[in-house]
Amino acid sequence: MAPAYDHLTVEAKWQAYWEQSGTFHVQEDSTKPKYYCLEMFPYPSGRIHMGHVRVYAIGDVVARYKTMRGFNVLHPMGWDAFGLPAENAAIEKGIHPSAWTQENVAYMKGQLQRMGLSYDWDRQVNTSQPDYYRWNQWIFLKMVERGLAYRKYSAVNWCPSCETVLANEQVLAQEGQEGGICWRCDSVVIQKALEQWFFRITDYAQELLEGCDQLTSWPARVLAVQRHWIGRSEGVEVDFPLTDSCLDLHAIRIFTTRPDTIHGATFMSLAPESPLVEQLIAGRPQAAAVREFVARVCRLDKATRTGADQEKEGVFTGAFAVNPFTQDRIPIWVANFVLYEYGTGAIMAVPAHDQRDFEFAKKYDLPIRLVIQDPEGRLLPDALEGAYEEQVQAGVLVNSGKFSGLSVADAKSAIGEYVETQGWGQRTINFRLRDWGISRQRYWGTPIPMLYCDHCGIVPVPEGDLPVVLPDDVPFTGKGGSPLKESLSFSKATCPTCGGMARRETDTMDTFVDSSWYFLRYCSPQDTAHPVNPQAAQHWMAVDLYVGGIEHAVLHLLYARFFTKVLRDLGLTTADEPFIFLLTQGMVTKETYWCDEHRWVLPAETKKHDGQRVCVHCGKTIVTGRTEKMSKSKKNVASPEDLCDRYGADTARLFSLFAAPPEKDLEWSDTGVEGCSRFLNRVWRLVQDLLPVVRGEQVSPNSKESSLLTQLQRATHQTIQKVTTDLERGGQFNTAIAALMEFVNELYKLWKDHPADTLTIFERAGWQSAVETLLLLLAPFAPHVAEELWETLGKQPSIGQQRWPEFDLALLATAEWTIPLQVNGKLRSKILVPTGSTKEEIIASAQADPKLAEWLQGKTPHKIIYVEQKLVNFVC
RNA sequence: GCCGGAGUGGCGGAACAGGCAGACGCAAGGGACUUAAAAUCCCUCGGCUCUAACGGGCUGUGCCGGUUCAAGUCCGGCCUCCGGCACCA
Repeated sequence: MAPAYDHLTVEAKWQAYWEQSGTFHVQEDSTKPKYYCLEMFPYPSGRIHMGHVRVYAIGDVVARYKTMRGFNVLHPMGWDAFGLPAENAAIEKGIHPSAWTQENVAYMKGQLQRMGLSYDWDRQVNTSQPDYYRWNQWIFLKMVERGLAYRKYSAVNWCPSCETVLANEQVLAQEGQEGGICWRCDSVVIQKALEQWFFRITDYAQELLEGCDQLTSWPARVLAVQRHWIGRSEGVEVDFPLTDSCLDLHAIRIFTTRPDTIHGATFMSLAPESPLVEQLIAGRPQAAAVREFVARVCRLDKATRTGADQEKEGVFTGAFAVNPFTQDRIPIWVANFVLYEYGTGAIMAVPAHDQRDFEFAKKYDLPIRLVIQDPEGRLLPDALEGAYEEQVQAGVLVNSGKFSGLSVADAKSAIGEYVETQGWGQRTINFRLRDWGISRQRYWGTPIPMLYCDHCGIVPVPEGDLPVVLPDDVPFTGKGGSPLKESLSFSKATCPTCGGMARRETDTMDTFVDSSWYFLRYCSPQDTAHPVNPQAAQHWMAVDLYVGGIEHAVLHLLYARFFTKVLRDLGLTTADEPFIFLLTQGMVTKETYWCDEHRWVLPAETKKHDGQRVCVHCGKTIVTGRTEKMSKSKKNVASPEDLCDRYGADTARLFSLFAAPPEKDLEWSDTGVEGCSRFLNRVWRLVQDLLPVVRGEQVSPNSKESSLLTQLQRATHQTIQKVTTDLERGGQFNTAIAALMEFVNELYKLWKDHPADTLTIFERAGWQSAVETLLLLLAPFAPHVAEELWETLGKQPSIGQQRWPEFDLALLATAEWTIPLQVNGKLRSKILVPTGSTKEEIIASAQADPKLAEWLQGKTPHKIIYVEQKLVNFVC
């Protein structure tokens, strides 16, 4: 009696085997082509969820497949271990963030091992360990040396009660009030200028933008978002002289992408934050009103402040400038929609050709001057209902002095050039991309390795003193402020330059820094001289496949690109781009159950009543059918652990790959999981049942059915072809698995139609090859079952070390071709012709087909379309 | 508003590069085995329609039009849904 499939025993057995044999341990092997397969490392939040199962299953299939294809595969895993939840746990439960994190890492590592993932755990990195974050500090110092890290004042959302900086997401909107409140304490959030550390990512803006063109294997939408985020604009900076100088200020410089409209500039607007405002209004009667306005606008949190639905508002400064092109005296305003950080923080306002300026001009009754006329000349300056800005391609300049009559495109370059020759300014390029502020007033992050000395100013920690280690004597009160400030042992230091007293920087780095280069660390995780060993990077970089969530489309993926270029310029890697193929997988969703009384409920809290699903608590009708991202609050989570207990990791992996293509959302279905479990059981039984035949124990007498062998071979090689091309084509795992299912169905059919005792020895060779091939093809998807059955066949482990089967085109050929016959493009009949029939033979057989003849009765085809081996179409 | 993406059975989804629409799986229905259940195996399964039956016919991939011998696929114009960005001068 063949043993039943017991997933718990089988999976434990092979996981232990892989670990003991070091199956997934990898070293640089220059005799093979390399393949670097990477999935985004997790934050150790406590336990893994279905989203993790899905990403890691995808990566694991590819890593195992590439190994079987003979590649030297790097497939590492680690922990993005710094971050706020650890600190919150410390505040709420009194556990030290380090202990909390380590516990989670240990637990989650066990969970990942239960998934049977082929990681080289010897390369594990943990960003919260000094041997990792010291390199964050090292890179930071190098960036300081190169001017890529610097300190500046910047406006932040600040909660005065918690004494902390808040991210935009932590500022909550409040009914009936402008501005937001703190998510934790409900205090009104204010804007505060803080001195913080920045990375000069803008130095790489152009290269990051151009690099997008090289990333041909990234999803279009990720590239679109990145390009937009970088946001390159070509334009002109122009000085508008003041009519009377204010203090040392003689002119205001603006940036515009529409120099062609400059004759239509009838006023100017400054950003409220601009220091020029104070210079302009000093001593003027308008000063008080302007200051009041500026204060009101600057109080708003960032999100409200820059929201597009914010009404346009402003105030007149009392000062005037001169439009250098028209010599008109134009008023200078302060406007809430002008951004201080973009361009020069000042704009020329052209109400006729910019919708924002138009609304502003209407509201404050400022002049509107038409300088672009549409091709038909229909625009009347006094009757404009909105700015004429859309049809820039076709417009022609009017009221623009010697530039009148030019097209918009010609005027742009002519006026830009004129500005330069007159010395009024120059053509320039602006990016939306801002420098990356990395200071965080947190404990659980990388300490910024800088010192403040009363004598010497800002002094870097000498490289030899790294790492600057996080101290343990820090109280977690949740009161706010930077926790490191409370540690005396930490903040007191000696100045390396003068030997005097110095104060340590108590801010830590944004955790995005940690994840910006971890993929390089995996190349040489033990290296003690550099963040990454250049030879190791030379061997492994770039990452061939990177799998992760679309939510990282900008920040992480842009920062990682930036860091790769910085580390390249430091001579540590030669890679320009970190990730060649990017696969962004969709969310895992599940159906929800909503009761108006009890909100989200579990399926078990509902019952069927008169054909309606109702709540067991209150009897109200349950709203079903809505699928949402799995979350505890919506009570629609499925637990990977339960799944491994009930069905096994192989089934969990298989379902998460089969139910949807990787980039789409995956709707979890318990019955769908059962379907995958059934499939693995079918494979199990098939191998067990065929075992005597495959081993040759059961010798059957003489059957001449050699067509059976052909059939088996064809099915086998078709499946190899399908699975291989699906995997090569960027991971169509769902259809690859479907092909395996079809293959198993086919094998069962052949098996039932041809019971064992009729098989010849010759045919057995076919069965053996078919069964072995099935297991080899299944191995990347369901590795435990594949290993076990491979052993059952009497083979040596590990199946993952075997060569991937090759398909033979000759064996794919069928004895006959089925040729569909069409009349006027409609399918009317099908004929069977011998393989290799010529066009003439096929058409002749077609014309002999009685069904076709009926359709052609009384008609003479005036054209016969023949598509080789595909179809024949008779056109009448 | 701008930028992406998607609309195919009851459902998740197939269809390489214009060539047999609906692979594979789920659900549903019917049957076999069984004392029974589970498990397993077999059959049916887009809609309308003709036939006693075998087997046919028409129609069908969001909508309208076009190209083509042939369109889920290509082109033009819409509609709907989802996601992202959102005053960047």
